[in-house]
Amino acid sequence: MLTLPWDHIDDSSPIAARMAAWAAREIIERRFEPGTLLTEAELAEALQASRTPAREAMLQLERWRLVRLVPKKGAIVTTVTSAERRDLLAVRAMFEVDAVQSLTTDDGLEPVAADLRVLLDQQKQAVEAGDTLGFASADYSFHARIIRSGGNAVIDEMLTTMGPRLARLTYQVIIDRPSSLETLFDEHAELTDLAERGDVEAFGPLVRRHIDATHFA
Amino acid sequence: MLTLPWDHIDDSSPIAARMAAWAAREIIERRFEPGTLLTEAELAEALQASRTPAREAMLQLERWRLVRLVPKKGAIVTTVTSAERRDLLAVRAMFEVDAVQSLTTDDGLEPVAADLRVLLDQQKQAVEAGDTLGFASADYSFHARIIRSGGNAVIDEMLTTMGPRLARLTYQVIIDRPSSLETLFDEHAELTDLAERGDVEAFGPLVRRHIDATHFA
DNA sequence: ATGCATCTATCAATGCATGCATCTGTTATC
DNA sequence: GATAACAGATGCATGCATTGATAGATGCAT
Repeated sequence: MLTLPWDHIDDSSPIAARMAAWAAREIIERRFEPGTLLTEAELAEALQASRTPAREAMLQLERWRLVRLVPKKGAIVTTVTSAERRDLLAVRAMFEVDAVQSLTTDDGLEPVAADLRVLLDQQKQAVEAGDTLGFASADYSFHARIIRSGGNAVIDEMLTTMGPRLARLTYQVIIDRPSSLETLFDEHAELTDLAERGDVEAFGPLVRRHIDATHFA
Repeated sequence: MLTLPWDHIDDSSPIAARMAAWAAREIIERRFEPGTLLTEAELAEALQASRTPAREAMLQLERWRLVRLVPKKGAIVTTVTSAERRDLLAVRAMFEVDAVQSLTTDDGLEPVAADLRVLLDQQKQAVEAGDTLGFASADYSFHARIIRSGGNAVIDEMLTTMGPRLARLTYQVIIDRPSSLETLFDEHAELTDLAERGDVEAFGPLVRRHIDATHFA
């Protein structure tokens, strides 16, 4: 369903991938605060491994823009700036609008709508369980499902690398302003309804309104 | 000017970065053919270094989608499929159109036009010198300059990681059908003229026509 | 004697080399 | 045709070299 990169990682995965996944979650859930200097050695020790896979994990984290790699110094946990938030969401919106527009009458929104409904339910459950990261993850999958319907593999790839940043952003929005959770959920429901009705025209405007309403209120 | 990733790499750069740059050019200029199994050991030997930085370079190459990393097996040089070509160019067009549209009357196209003129001259020189990779590189910078004018940092990042793939695509188009070089150049000139006249409206359609004309003729 | 700039020694972190374990595909053997 | 040994590749651990930052010492001017 196009989930976050670490959703496929388990105990049998290469240690480097596990390290990246672990560190990513630590950063998103703010156990590593922005500005912190993260070293290969501590990452290695945290998962009882050596520096070699830790270094590989660092490269992943930089690719996800969760850290900034400073040569010969270390990895500094990045900050989610307002500019990044704006640019990131603008790209997501662009992808979504493009995907929906490319959905001509021949395929339609029906199969998408079904998946959105499932993901909407996941969001509901995450909210009830108080699982903020779970919600952020489902939120990502929700938007990713829309974008994926466009059938552009390159966009899929780019979205995947944007995934952790988007999840972090959503997580932060919820932590900073818990009331936005309701708005977020309601608008997702509205988008799902729209998809079920197959109203392609109204999708673009609603997507943009959704972003304005929830992230720049 | 937003060049290809390896244009900043020199002899003082980390060996891992030099390896990635070297291998990328080898692949683009088809000295490593698609389907070839590329091993860490040969990459290391080629630049007289060890496997550790070679492994790091492999991760870069995979990020650029020049190779596909198969766990416990090796790196296989990818093929530029027609689907990839379509998707890649669709994304580039989307970015370009978005950038030009976000250019409201307040800033305008003038500063962009000046840079485009310079890059157009670079392309001309590359053609005369018979430097195909040089042309592909200038072609990338040309389109990148348009996209960069949109001022979206996330798009810039994504474009940068797309850079090597785009360069490879352009290189291949020229090798396969040298006549397209003229068309490519002419259309770039037309785009530059348009930018100098500040005609934002006509940009979108021309960008799309440019792609159709040169890449799907 | 004190304040300040500079220089140096030290340390922590990366960058890289090397060696071993493990896994996968292949070939030889029955 | 199944199976077992083998070879070649990655995955990871470990050790050394190199570099950038910092704290302390040193010298000079005030």
